[in-house]
Amino acid sequence: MMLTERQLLILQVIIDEFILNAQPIGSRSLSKKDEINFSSATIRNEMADLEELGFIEKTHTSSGRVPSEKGYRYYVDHLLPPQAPKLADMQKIKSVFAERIYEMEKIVQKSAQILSELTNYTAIALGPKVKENKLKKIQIVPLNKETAIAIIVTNTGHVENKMFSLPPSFDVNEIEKMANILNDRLTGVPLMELKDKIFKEIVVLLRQHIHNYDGIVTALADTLNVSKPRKLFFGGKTNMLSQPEFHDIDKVKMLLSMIEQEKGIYDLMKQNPAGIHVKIGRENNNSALEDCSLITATYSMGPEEVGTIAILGPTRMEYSRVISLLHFFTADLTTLLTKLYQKQ
Amino acid sequence: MMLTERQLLILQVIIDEFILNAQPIGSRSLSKKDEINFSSATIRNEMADLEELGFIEKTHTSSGRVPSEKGYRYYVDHLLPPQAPKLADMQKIKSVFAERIYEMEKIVQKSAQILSELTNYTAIALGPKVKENKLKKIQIVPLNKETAIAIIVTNTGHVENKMFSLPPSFDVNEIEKMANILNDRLTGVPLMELKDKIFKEIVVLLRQHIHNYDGIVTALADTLNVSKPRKLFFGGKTNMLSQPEFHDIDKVKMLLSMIEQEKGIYDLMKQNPAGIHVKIGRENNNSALEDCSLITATYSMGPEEVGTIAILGPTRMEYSRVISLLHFFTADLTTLLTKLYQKQ
DNA sequence: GTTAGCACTCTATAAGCTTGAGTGCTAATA
DNA sequence: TATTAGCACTCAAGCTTATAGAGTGCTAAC
Repeated sequence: MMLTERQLLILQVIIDEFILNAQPIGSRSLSKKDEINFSSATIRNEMADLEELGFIEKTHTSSGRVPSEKGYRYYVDHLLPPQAPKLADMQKIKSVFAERIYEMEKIVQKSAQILSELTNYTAIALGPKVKENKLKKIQIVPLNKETAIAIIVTNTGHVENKMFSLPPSFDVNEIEKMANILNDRLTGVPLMELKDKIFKEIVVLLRQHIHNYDGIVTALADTLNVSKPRKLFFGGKTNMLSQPEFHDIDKVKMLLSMIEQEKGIYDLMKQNPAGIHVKIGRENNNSALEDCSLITATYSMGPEEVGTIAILGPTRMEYSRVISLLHFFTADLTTLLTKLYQKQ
Repeated sequence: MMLTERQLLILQVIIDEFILNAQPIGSRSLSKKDEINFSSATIRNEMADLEELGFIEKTHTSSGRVPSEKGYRYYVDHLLPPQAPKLADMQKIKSVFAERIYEMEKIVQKSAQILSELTNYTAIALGPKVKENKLKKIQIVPLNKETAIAIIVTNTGHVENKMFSLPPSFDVNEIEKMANILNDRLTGVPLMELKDKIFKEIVVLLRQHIHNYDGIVTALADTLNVSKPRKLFFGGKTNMLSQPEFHDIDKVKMLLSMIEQEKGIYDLMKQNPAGIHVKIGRENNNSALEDCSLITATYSMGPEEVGTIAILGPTRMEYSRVISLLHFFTADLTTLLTKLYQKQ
């Protein structure tokens, strides 16, 4: 099933061309290309072979050819024209990272926005893994006799807060004592282990020092049990509407509903193997994404993978450009995050 | 320009019918309605008058009639069939408010979601006016030698946080002292006045007690200057795609882009006169909303208006149902918020 | 192995025709 | 005078037909 040089050339030109114009390509127009020096009849023969092998398809009996998913897959794996990002794009990225933003979430959010602007596709960023952050400080602020707010600060500067009910007749003065105990014992503990630790170690201490401790322990443990899924950030949600393959309102609806739901996207994003990966069409296992490709890239903080950023476009997307862009972008983002947060 | 009883009846039936089916209505089909007991010829005469007065329009010379914006306006102002929300809807709303949610933002967010599900339109909620919240507590958590996080808690349980740079060679031990001063002097002050107050009153104190105070004061004041616009929450962003008037992909694109941008929506929402208001089509002064109507309703906390919630639908929307729903909803929401936060 | 040539296929577009829902006007009716 | 029946007319939507153009596959010649 080895393809000849000529077949590879034809396949590549067909896909490049289709990515550009979204129109089926015929043998005659192919034969006119500079790179190609054989007659349309020859090309027709080669195309027939390529079709038989499943790399290209016809939209109807007498139409030109269009890449199949298998064709795109081969193209992405073997035929990608190597490409460095455009200078202008690189500068734009640099300028974003040059701004003094501190919150990690804002950086990630902004990343999604910039990438969608640069690519005209939809950008999706999966926020950092908060669960693995380590506790820096817990604070408890009573609002009134019945409610209080627990505030958690992590080593990366992430802040979470949640209201909870105080047990009836709880002495507000005990709160500070309790906060001190918690800070003493829990600082440096990863958020995901907090709940466990509270029940295993802290309960004993609280029993000694705090009256009426039982009601508040469960409330607190519940509050600190940061089981929230990681946040998703989007840029250019509606960019897909400009693509000719989404002129069908039902397709658009399917796609946008799935984006709005977030659940499906989250499932796709969380299985994040390190590096850059391309999922084409049905490889995404999702009917709303049948005509889409998703390119994911991970970014890190120091040695540790912390997040994923992805570009969602039509299967006919500019793989080469997007991949090189993501390459450059995640490298820069990693550098920035490492510098910002690794020095504690 | 007073309309006769019969003209009113005809106008009402036309609009009711069009809201239901999105199809132009002809004299013959009107004459078959139970409410109407005169011939199609008579109706044609009346329709001609109504058209001349600008309440209805034809889509082409021999088509049935369709309500004009003026028609909808008259309908909303004078012809709305009074209607109580459906029992099932009321129960759904009640059940939402019965859940024990504490954070105001979550309540508002959930409100938008529920309303969009109940109406099948897009729901938009403008969050509470944070600026008018009063400071409950400021906390400053140093992350490392160069950065710290300022955390503000307000009387309504709203939490904001922002990272800022510490001036070089700032003594970390001074931070607690500073936080104490700030809390002493600023508790109870509305967020919008914080910055002013810091420069007028606190600077003097800090100068006495804190070394190297000048670098940190501007950083802090900047951080505490909560000038963020109020948050917007959406529900059912893609619901509009199911409306027949949005089968045109360009219209959809305009509308969704404007929603994604948030700016335009924010401008519409922030001019929130108390009570329920209807803006029809071009009354919204926004080309993306030409075929849309926006119904806004305010909700309160005790005596004070705190937020706005709105339903965005096609001009052909079910005004009566939506208005009664919003009426009921905001009353309930107001009760809940008043109960939750007014007891401090 | 490559290519020229030809018959064939299918889409897209435009033009023509028909149907049906609707109108406006006029004259007859209550 | 207000209402209605009747009729000629209009237009959109749907269907059919014709045409042009881009493309294919196959065969035979180079």
